[in-house]
Amino acid sequence: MELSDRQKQILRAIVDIYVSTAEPVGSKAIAALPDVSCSSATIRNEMAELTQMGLLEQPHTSAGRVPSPAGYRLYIDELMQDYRLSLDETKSLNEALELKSQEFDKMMSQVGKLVSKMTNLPAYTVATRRNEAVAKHFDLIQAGPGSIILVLMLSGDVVKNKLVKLPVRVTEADLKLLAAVLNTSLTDLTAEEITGELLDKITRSAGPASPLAPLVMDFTLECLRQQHGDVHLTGQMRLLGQPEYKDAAGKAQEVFETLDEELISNLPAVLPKDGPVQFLVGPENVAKELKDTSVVMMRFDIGEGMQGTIGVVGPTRMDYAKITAKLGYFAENLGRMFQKGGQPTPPPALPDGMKNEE
Amino acid sequence: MELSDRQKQILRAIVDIYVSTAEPVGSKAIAALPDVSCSSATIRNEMAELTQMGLLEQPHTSAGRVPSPAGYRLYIDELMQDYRLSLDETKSLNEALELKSQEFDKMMSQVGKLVSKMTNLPAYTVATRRNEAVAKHFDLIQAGPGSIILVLMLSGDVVKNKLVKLPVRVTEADLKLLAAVLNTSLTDLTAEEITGELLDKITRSAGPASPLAPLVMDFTLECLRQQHGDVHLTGQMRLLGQPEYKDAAGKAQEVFETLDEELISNLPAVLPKDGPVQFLVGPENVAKELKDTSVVMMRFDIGEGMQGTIGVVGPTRMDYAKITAKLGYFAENLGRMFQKGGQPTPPPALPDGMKNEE
DNA sequence: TATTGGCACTCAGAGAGATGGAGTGCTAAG
DNA sequence: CTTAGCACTCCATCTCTCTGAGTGCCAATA
Repeated sequence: MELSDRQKQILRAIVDIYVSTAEPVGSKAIAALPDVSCSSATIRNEMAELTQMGLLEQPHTSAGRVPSPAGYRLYIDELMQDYRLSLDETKSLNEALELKSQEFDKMMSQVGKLVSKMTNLPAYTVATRRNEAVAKHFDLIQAGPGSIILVLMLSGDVVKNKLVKLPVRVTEADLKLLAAVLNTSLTDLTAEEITGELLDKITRSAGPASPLAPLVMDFTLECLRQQHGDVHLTGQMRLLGQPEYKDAAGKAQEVFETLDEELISNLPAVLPKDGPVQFLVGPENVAKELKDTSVVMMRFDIGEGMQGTIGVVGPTRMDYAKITAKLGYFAENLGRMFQKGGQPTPPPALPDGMKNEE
Repeated sequence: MELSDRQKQILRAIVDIYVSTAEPVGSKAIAALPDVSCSSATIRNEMAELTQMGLLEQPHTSAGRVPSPAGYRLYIDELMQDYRLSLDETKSLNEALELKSQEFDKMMSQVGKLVSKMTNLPAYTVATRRNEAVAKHFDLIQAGPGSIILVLMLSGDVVKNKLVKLPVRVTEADLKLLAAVLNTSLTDLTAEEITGELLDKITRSAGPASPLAPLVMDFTLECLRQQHGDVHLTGQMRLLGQPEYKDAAGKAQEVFETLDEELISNLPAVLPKDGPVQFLVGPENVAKELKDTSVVMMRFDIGEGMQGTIGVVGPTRMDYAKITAKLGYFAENLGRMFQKGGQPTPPPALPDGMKNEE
């Protein structure tokens, strides 16, 4: 069953209005729109039909209409008009994008904070591998008597480190030897290619520092097997700003908790399946606690076999168009950002008249 | 003006009851307590007096009494009885304490999550330096053409890393040279001791990789100047479980936001000034939005010139005794945890029959 | 046949009393 | 100094009513 143009127009208008007011939309409000040329009675007829089709809902008999999940879905897939960011908006997005250069993980969490702030909704970020991870470089640093810091660089410019305490004394030279062995025999291997025999071999040739070897390998395997980095969820409290949670702290808490759990335990669900952007509308969500909650997910590029995902979480009644536009802007520019190694666009001033050659 | 023993007993009882019920406490409820041997009328007289002293408050004429901030303060300073953790509680605390070994920062944030979970309240953690920071080790790793990873180890076993992208080509050997120069001339120096001349000297002797030097030094200075690590705040939503926020999402959001801001902008305020534990009761708080919010802060030990702080945030009506007990337990055991380099108490099973020598 | 104005009907939400009960302060007796 | 008794206060809850926004339907219209 196809929708008439007018029905589409009405559905779109209802979503648009409801999204910004959070109040059921009446026929009069639609009729009053400048580009609608029929009377409220006609609208009422059309609305009745749309309701029958399951695209609209009525909170109660004498209330206006509210989009149903199916209505939102149709809106997103077919009716949504590209939201054009205003000059002010791009300006503040640009300002926000001046990430302070930092460690990879911190950048990711900062991106989340940023997105959350700019959309005024909770947001999360995850980094995922696009292909099998391999170790790129090992480093062992003496941190104190019996304590060693292992620095591990993986493909995708991810750096992990771990403090290892050992009751065995090792010298700088021992560590250097072990590091060299690791760097020659353990780099550029995927998790599967790292076998027990290999470990044996390394342990044998590692000299006095060999007790370290199994610890290092364990950690390495653990890191290699991680398909994605931590999920950084921030700005949960912004959900409370939404009218649907005005006086339902209990419900909000439930949503928060489910969100937290879902994000860590059900990671694949928070990654867009296909295409750069994906929408999860209300009941399409995994957990039933999130049935009134929607998620907009967008991919962005981080160099070297890594891929980032930004997600924005909000009530099903959320401004999909605007949020998509903002996320799109982020996605476009974050890639560039990460490529540049997180250096702010205007290079930082250097002390004492040093010049930063470009 | 001194309180009589009975007055102390009454005040203590009121705090204890109010803390667990969140309802104003009436004279009858006190009189009904097993270890109270006078009638409700007597209690009423005493309560009137305590109210006049400013230790109790009355929400309205015909309501029971509620402790005033001053009342809480007195309770905390003099009346609070040590809460003894039950066997069940210590058991679950012990289970929780099995931190997965990880990077320092992640451990800190995990500790926060843990405390938040065990107290069912928002919690934060910060690591602070006890003395001037110095760099301990520099490492430069080629990550790709024109991109280098700088790994910096500071005193206190803190490891920082940064991805640097440079339009200048440098070889492995160049990096090794620069790293060597940095390691000889820049380690064990405090931020003040790193001068412009030193930078000049390093740049001159650094060979082809010298353009990197100012970037490295900038980053180093930045790290050295950080008196404390990031503040990890988690479990904000748990505040919503408290009856005071049952239907006041707006207020909760305000508290959240202020909390967030306060924690990052007003760091000294979140660190205990003296003694291992400190309480910030309601109006003693910095921001007026937090006037109904209290904080319990506790120090704990992390080796090597670093010191951790755990804070628990809750409504002024919170179970100070219980929370102090739990925090105390954490503080005691976390020190041990960190000393051991974050290795779980039962050493992890090693693959292929490898033995972990103790 | 599609659209429109008109009209009766519905129902959530706000406001106004009315009611009950928990708790107080005070007084007078023990 | 303590206690029982009593009048009083005031919040919380409930019910009731009223209002107005919005609908659905019908008959008139183009």
